Amino acid sequence: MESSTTSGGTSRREATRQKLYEAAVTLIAEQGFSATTVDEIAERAGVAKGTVYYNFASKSVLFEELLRHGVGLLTASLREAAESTARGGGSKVDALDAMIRAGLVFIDRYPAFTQLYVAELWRTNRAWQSTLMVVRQEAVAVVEGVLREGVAGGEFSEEIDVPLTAAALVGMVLVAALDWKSFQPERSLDDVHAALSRLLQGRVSGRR
Amino acid sequence: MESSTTSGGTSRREATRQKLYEAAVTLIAEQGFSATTVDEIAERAGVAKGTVYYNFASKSVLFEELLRHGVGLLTASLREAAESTARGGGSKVDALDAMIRAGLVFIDRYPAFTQLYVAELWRTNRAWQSTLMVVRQEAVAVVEGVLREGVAGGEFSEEIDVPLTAAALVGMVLVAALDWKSFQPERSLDDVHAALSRLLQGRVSGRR
DNA sequence: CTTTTTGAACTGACTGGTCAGTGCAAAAAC
DNA sequence: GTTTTTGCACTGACCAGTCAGTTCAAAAAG
Repeated sequence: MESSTTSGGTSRREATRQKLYEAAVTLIAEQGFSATTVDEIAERAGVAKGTVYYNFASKSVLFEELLRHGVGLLTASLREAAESTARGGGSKVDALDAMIRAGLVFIDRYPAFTQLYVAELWRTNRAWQSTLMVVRQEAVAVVEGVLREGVAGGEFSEEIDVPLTAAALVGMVLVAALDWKSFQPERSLDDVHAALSRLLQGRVSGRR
Repeated sequence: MESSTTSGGTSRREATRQKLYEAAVTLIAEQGFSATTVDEIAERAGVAKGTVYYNFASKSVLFEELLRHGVGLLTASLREAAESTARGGGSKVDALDAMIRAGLVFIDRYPAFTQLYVAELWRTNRAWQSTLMVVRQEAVAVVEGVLREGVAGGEFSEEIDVPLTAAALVGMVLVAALDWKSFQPERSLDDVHAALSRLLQGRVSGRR
């Protein structure tokens, strides 16, 4: 009998892994990797501890695969946003704006993953450091790409520092969104998006 | 023997506490709170384990006081930056710019503390949650204050969302600076500051 | 004499990881 | 069509190691 569950995951095994991801992501976001026990993850996922080790080689491996899984979703979403404005013949600012929205949508849907990711990104000497770097670069590269195209097309100043500006834009969205979810969760996404758009387009200090 | 070190600390006890702060901040930044052992902290600080517990009630308390200590330095620095431009009769954009620089200087000097702070800020259900919130608000309030004054004085649009814009600005500096220290540490502070200034003043998408 | 530090031994709770065994649905055998 | 076998997915008690925190006598510092 084929399990009639939702997303792509077919086998029973895949469903279990998904449950483990979901359990792990919230617990680790709240408490951090080291403070989260495998027993907790298993309990929250509703499986036995042995099942965790049947599906993942170790606690670290579970975490690494979770990172890959999550950032994969984000990267795909950013690319989609950038491309859809390109198809419509929009400017690069429009593309950036669409990516800001995509970032907000992602954080809105997966706040725990975002928390966890930010908390680990700048650590050093950790086992999954290289994984983290790879996935980070995949995501930031999308933003950098749009900036470079904008410079090439004359839309952006040639003086801008592409990697640094990309990092700053990502940071702007990241921190604003985390603050939104943490401290003003009642606000709408459109609202937050509008505020960030304004900042992006320099309409903060501009008079009219 | 009086240690001829820098900051205010007078008594012998204070010097020991300072050593413990310094040891703890780097270790926790690298590994996280839970993964860092008290034995490690004592060893790195060059004191006996008993000394840690003579000076701090617990590992958590040591960490909380470390947080207060660190953010206190940052807040003072931000306030100083904002006030010094105000004395010179500068605009509010100048004040923001000076605060961006102050933030960069702080992160340049205490990168480990910044890492650790970011890693903990959006967590939930942790013992030091309230401490974290208090010190966060102290720092962000300085930025918000400048934005409000700018709106009141007609320099900034009345449409801006003060808390959210403040968070976004902080995020911009934070992430750009952490990326700088992590991935391009050879760049100069002035360089990074210039790139962020440009972004702040909307001279990215602006043609000229 | 008082304050602070030392250092090593100890405890008790907790944790990552293991492994022999269970359940069960589909395939194979008859 | 009934019985037997297979092997994947899962279970949960168990183990060996780790760590925060305690204790305390004695030494160093002032």
